Amino acid sequence: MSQLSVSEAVAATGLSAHTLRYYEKEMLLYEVPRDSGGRRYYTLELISAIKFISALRATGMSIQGIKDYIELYRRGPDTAQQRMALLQSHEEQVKEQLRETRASLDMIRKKIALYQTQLDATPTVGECARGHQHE
Amino acid sequence: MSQLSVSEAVAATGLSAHTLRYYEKEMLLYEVPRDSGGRRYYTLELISAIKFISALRATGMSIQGIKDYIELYRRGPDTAQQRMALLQSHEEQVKEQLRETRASLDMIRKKIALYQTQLDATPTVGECARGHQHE
DNA sequence: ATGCATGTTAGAGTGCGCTCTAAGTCAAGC
DNA sequence: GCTTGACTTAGAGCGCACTCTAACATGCAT
Repeated sequence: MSQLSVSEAVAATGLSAHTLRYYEKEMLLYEVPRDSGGRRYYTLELISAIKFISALRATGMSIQGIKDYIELYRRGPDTAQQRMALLQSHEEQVKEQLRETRASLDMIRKKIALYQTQLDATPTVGECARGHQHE
Repeated sequence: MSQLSVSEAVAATGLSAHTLRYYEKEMLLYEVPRDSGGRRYYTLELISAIKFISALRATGMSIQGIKDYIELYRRGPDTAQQRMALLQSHEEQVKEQLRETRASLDMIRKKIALYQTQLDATPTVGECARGHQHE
């Protein structure tokens, strides 16, 4: 139970087996252990690493960015400072991206509100047959 | 001033001239007028349409999704209801995506906090003698 | 008239992040 | 032994949204 097969890892992480292999090939995961038959299995440490990587992806960090972070990891504990700085910098970018998304969402909501007042003004189909054309 | 050249439209919208042409080819923009020499110019209506399209893109709507919306527009005022429904559905998706991003960001923040306590607990050699400098 | 910036076109190319294919291996159950 | 299903590999393919190329046209300033 502390070692998951591929299909269990798929269930646990929400990623596909293809994607897990792809991440491994891209050096996002290293030292993924194998059983006697050469099949991968995933330790709980690996599973949490994968979940963290998914969080980085979900917030828009590129594969290359994650690769850089993992590479620092691989280099040992001396790089903790740099890893933290990398995450903090990413956090700022995500916050900025959230601001942008909210601003764009506001614009969309205004459009929706416009439709609502418009549709209120034209309650029945037959009535105002003429003329709303506009942007 | 109510008709912008390509380069002015680029400045006004933040998109590249390439992207403006691409959007036009993809039917996101229609009836872009031309001057006597065959050069495009952009009316203010067009500019606001482009800005709205950018807001949809910035919130993750696909080109195809925007195309569907624009196609409803092109079909006339009877489609207002459907257009609003489309935008509302998109709004829900964006809200969900914002939730996901915030959840992932929380995870990243926890990792950052972990680094902070770790680095506090193992100060580097040089830091021991003198005081900590933090920001 | 010449040079240069700014525009035009069709179509090819790019980068990203997967996603799939094909052929093969292995272990378990019938 | 045979089948099934979960796995393995290298490498090809895909969808998206641009992004760029090359060759050409136009309009303005010197």
